[in-house]
Amino acid sequence: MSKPTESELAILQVLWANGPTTVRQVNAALNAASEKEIGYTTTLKLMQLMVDKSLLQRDTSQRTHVYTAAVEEQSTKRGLLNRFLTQTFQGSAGALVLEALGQHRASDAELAEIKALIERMETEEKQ
Amino acid sequence: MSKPTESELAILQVLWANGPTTVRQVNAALNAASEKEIGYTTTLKLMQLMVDKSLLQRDTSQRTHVYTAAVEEQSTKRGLLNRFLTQTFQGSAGALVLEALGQHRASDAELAEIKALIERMETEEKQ
DNA sequence: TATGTAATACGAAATTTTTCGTACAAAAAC
DNA sequence: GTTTTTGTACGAAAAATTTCGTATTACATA
Repeated sequence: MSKPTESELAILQVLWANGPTTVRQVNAALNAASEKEIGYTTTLKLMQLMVDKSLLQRDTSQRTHVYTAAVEEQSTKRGLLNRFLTQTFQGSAGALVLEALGQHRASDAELAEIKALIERMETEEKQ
Repeated sequence: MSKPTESELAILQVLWANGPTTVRQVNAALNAASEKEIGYTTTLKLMQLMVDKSLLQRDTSQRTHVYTAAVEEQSTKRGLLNRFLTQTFQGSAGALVLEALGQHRASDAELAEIKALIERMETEEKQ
């Protein structure tokens, strides 16, 4: 379905994290995150295109429009993950997971959750 | 360092899997994998560009050139994973792993390996 | 040897994505 | 009430990526 580009994803992340907001605020958030200054009208144009693509919705009742993510965070990320998994790890989730955990630290809570998930999967398999 | 594009990655995957080979064979492999026919000269041009970028090396001693991946499989995938992790899961390996395992089945051996890795990490942490 | 086949080189078009300038309108500040 | 600031609209340039057509050369084979 919807596969946002890199810039579009960056905008979605701001909206998912902060809820509905304005172009000005999204632009500020993007510039806070990266060293490369990105112009206001660039962000504006992108967000307008995203409305056309139905990635965002907007409220134009006020002069300053308020934008909202129109795609769900989890399903969008899941879609991107599936694509990445196919392209990069040829669909092998195990390989991806090993690589990710080997490289990056996860919280104790997450590790416990992952272990529980694995144990559940192992149990199911036996049946 | 080197961040291959989507098409470039597809070519690298063929070379990593099959070892050094010709444009003709890479093109055939790409077309075998996807429904969308991709022209021979398209693949040729891409591979020539990849040589310029040092993603590939080639042996031109014969008329039919033989290409080899010039970047290592694991480190390249790791780099792509890091970028993806940052962009999509804001660096949270735990979130990515949970999503990946929740969606996709991994082999018993991989699951065991992952569990072992987690246990090792938990032990280290206690120190 | 002549003719068809298969290979590379490479410019350039096509596509996709990102960026910005300019025009114009509304609101705020002076 | 004028000027400055702040907002949207939108065309179009710029940049990155992908695709292909054509020229040319090497090789095979009839």
